[in-house]
Amino acid sequence: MADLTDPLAARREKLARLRAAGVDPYPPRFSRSHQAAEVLERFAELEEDASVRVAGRLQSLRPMGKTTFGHIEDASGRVQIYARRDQLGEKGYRLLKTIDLGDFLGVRGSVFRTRMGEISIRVEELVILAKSLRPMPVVKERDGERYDTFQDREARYRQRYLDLMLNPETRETFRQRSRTIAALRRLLDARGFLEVETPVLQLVYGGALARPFRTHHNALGLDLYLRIAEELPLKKLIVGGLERVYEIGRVFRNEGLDRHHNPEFTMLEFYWAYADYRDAMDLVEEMLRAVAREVCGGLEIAWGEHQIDLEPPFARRSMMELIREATGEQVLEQDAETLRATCRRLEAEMPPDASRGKLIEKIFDLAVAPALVQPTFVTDHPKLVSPLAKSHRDDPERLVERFELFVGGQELANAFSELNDPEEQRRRFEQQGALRAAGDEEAHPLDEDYLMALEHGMPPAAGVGIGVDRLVMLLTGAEAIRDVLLFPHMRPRTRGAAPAAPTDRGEA
RNA sequence: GCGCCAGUAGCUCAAUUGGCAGAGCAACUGACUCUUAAUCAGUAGGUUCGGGGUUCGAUUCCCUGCUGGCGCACCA
Repeated sequence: MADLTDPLAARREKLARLRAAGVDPYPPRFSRSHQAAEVLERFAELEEDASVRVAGRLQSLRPMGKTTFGHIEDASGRVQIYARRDQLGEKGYRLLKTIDLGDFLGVRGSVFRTRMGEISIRVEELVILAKSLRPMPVVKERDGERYDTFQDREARYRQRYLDLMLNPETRETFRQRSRTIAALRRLLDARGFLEVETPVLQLVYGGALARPFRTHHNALGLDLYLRIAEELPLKKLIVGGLERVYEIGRVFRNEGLDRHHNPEFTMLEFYWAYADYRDAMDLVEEMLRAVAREVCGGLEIAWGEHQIDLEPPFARRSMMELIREATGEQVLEQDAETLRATCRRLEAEMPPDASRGKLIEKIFDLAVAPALVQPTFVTDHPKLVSPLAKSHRDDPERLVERFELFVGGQELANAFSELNDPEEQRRRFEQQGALRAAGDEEAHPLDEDYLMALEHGMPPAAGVGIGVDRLVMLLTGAEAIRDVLLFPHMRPRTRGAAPAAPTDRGEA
């Protein structure tokens, strides 16, 4: 005899009882006439009407002898069910004894309002649609107040399905994420951009300054990299004449993880022939406006204690000017030693091989970026850290035509007038090679295949990359990237030496 | 990778100076035909994260490992 105080054993025993009674605990389908929310919304026309058929997960159960109340929940919401023995019959009512919280049920019955005023379904037929064998955490609710909520962060990330079934705000966050991406796609489509897909597995990675993941192709006996950006293949499409292309895809960077970083994340990149980085700023402003309207219903967004205003136009400030205002330093004129000293003053010890460009970026990150709460385009970066950007029309020796959009102290977008001079591109790659030789593991590798494409001629073009996860964080007020990723990267769970399946509540 | 903090029943959390490991919810049994954190009576449930040490005695003190959270560093 199974120990019935063990919830797992108790549920398996009920499952066996159902099967013994000839009930299929996992029937193939159930046809619904209404969603839960519809029953509530259309109560006036449904009341005491024929029958509605609703299905969902059982979220609460209150048996009271010959009467039982409960709530079933579907994607639209939850509705109360009311079962009576005299209505269901002896046999039908006994089925309730084999039901647990978390089971999927289908009910048929009439809609009415209880004495306490809650719109409910008087159950005339009850069907088990899927027996649940593990107890889910129980969240109770009264007068809108929720008790014993499921808040353990680790469990929420590792078992997102529990988070989704128990926390409505989690469901809302991911709906907002989906709406954000849909809105971006709609806007680009409307502007004549073509959505494309480019390879994730690459022989030479590129398009950003970052360390890659490595993988291996067995049949070809070939080591490959997972892409760190979408950039280079997309620009080959510009060479090919597609003129306006974009990709929303996963990129992979082999770096540490924290509140703002996951090893794989979603990047939107678009490339726009015959436009420059200033045109791109206009379009990015419009994209943020469209997305904020769609997802937040307005252009004012709460961000911690601040209100962020996404009404265009955004501030456009040169990086060097911002650094000068914050530190008094004319960094563009200074040598590496002076820059390193400034870093030290800002409490960052930089590696001895760090280039001037990296040092300037660091100074910016420490002294300027955190204060950029309202949307700000930071423009005109040092050439050394921007190997794919076109030299600046006003200062071609030292600067490039580039912007990064900062909102809430975070970088949301990175863009430039694309470098389309193949000879200069080769020299920039070679310069990166020198940085790499000096120990910079993030320096951009030389890509002959890309250079060949450029030699065929690429029209002037603007290119933009937007960190979709961070955009969603901004729009949803999430403070960690994990809160906007359905399945954030987690260390594997191990028990002792042997790798084990993820632990689950109720596991012996 | 470094620093700080945490890990006790399925869940949320207690446990005095180092002295019998507890409560609520969930589970199980019973009562209850308009309840809603249903209520009432009862039952069961523990490798106190793993390993080692100190001690007559360790949830508690020490060492070590694992996992997580937060911060720093790197990156977007």
